[in-house]
Amino acid sequence: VRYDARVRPGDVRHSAWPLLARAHAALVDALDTELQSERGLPLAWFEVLVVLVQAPRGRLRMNDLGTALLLSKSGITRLVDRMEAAGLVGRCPCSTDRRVVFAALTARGRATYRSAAPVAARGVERHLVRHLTKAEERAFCSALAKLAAARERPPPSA
Amino acid sequence: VRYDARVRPGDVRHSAWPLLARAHAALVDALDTELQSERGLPLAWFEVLVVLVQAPRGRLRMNDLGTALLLSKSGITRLVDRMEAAGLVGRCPCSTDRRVVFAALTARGRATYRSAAPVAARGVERHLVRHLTKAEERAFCSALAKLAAARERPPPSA
DNA sequence: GAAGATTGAGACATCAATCTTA
DNA sequence: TAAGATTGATGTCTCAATCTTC
Repeated sequence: VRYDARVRPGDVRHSAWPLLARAHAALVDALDTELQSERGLPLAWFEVLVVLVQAPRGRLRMNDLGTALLLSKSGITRLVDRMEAAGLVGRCPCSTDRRVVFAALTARGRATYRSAAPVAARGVERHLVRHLTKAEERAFCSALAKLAAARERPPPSA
Repeated sequence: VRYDARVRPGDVRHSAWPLLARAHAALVDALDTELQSERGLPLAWFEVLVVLVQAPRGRLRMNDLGTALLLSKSGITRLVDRMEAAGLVGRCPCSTDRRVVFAALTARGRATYRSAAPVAARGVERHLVRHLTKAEERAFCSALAKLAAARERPPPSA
């Protein structure tokens, strides 16, 4: 992802894609390393905690959790398996639809979130926000939002 | 990676990180899907071809190739294994340092690159460039470059 | 039949250890 | 001893198939 040297003479535009890949990798690497070393928490686990903390009763259907985290159904099943084994989340049946399983924060999960959140916030500040001016940040977020939204297509009438 | 609802009342800044994650995922997904379906080529393979095409004699040391692609040593070994089995690259010994192995483009690798490059360029245009104005694009690339560079450790003059 | 969740099999990445050469 | 590359063991993701419930 480093063919940013010269894609073609006079084609500066397409350097955006390799840059995006490198910037993303740099952020993931930095955040995961800091969360792991300071709290023993993988970034993926932290992201689950963040989503659940913000959900209505600290719980979410497996399916919705997977969607929020950009994971497949089996992917979220296994991630919750591991976090359940670690005592950070639990599984609860749904009273109105017995096909549904909720992933729910445990007390320990909440405590872990509170402990890790400042580390993550500091990392975002250090490795992302700090490098941009206010104006850059606005433009940056605006551009990212467009790209992220572009893929959220109306699924073909399904 | 979707805790962009509200990280905290009055903290809009940190929405940049989840947006970056989603935008990156959207791009990777779109490019990989198009390259796979139209050329039967995984995005990771295409990236190897891009790097090699731009390298001096169409070849690069395994180590440098891995660095360019943000892969570990074992990661690049195995990726080249698969591409070698598919006939897209070959391995050549280095005449001056017998520890070194070069990964080199084959004729078929070059042909595959020429066939896939327009598909990739079109994808970048469609899924990235098209969504941004010139001004946005400049700001976007400038911001990304700063973030990507921030993690680039001082390469020990090697 | 379709939706939600899980399971089994396979693909691909990493770490640590190993082998060869400098 | 260190550098370059590979191998073995292991972890996590995906797809396809399955089970249960709507």
